[in-house]
Amino acid sequence: MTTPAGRRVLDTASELFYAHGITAVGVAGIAEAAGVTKKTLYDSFGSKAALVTAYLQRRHDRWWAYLQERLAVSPGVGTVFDTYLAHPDFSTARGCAFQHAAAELPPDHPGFAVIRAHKEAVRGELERLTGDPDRAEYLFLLLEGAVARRAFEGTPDALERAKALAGA
Amino acid sequence: MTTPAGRRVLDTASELFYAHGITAVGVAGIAEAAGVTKKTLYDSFGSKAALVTAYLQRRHDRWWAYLQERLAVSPGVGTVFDTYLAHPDFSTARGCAFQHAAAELPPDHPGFAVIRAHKEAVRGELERLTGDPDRAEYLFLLLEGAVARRAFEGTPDALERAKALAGA
DNA sequence: AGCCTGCTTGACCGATCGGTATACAGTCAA
DNA sequence: TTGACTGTATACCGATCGGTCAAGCAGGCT
Repeated sequence: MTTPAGRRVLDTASELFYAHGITAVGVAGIAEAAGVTKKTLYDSFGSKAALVTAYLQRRHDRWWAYLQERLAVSPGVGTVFDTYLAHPDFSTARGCAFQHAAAELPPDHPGFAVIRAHKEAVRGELERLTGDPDRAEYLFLLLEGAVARRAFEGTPDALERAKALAGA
Repeated sequence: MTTPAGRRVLDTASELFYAHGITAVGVAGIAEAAGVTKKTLYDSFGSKAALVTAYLQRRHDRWWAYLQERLAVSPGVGTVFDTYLAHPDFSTARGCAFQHAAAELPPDHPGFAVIRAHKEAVRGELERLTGDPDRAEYLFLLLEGAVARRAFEGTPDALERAKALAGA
């Protein structure tokens, strides 16, 4: 999975999964777009489910690292909202990859645990930042709502507005 | 589409689409589960995209009618939150069908317009109830967030909490 | 009668699904 | 030099995808 070809597969799969959905994207298409054989894909990941899980896990890891980076510079709830807008590594124009994945994957899919862990991590971070579980819950709902809007709205306005509300 | 067989198709498709996702459910499976031939399905709806659109449209129509019914009895923002919990006609245990559909469908899918219209209708209703666009926006984000949580959480607690927050 | 509609059975289309198999070439370390 | 590792190409597996087609049968309409 750490071989060059494996990395290319994961990069390509990540783009395609996010852009078109997980079920709609086939392994053959991923392999072809990555310039790799299906054999190599299966040597690296073993199954589509494992590839999907790796996609979600890495997406969380990268986003989380970026969040911590930004929080170190300017700690505060607003930074969490901003990070959803500013992540340079991948587009968020279609909304939250984890919300989308939760819509597609059955609850027993190995990737579903990654989704739950990601959301709980974000909520936990808000709790850590505010020191108030109730307020964290409130901010989390606001954040989820704003991110959900991005899925059917073209503009990130909702996130800006949510951030403003979070300040109040 | 108003024939008995057509209705059975739409009923069955609605259950399957909501339970397993749109892309993951095939027309052959729908037809079989409805006790109907693929021919009949295509005579009634013409294409899978049209069937998906009909599914979303009817889901909106029914939910909307139910919401208006309940608002007539007890007008207020809290009723909108409750209606997400109480709709008897279909399960909401997996979260919002429209959020899920938005995750799966390409933006140019005919069903996508139904999604946008539904969400805008809900937001508009909140605006009508509050008479305050900013507060409506805030409540809508809270509602979307709470409903999104249902997709990866087993319990409807988030909706209860969101309703409590909406009162404050 | 005759015809139209609603629905059936069942076969068929090309394409794609996730996944496996065989065979071969290059690179690197022991 | 001999492997093990990483990768290629290609063909294959059974199943399913969305969609179409030919033929036939029931019941209600005029």
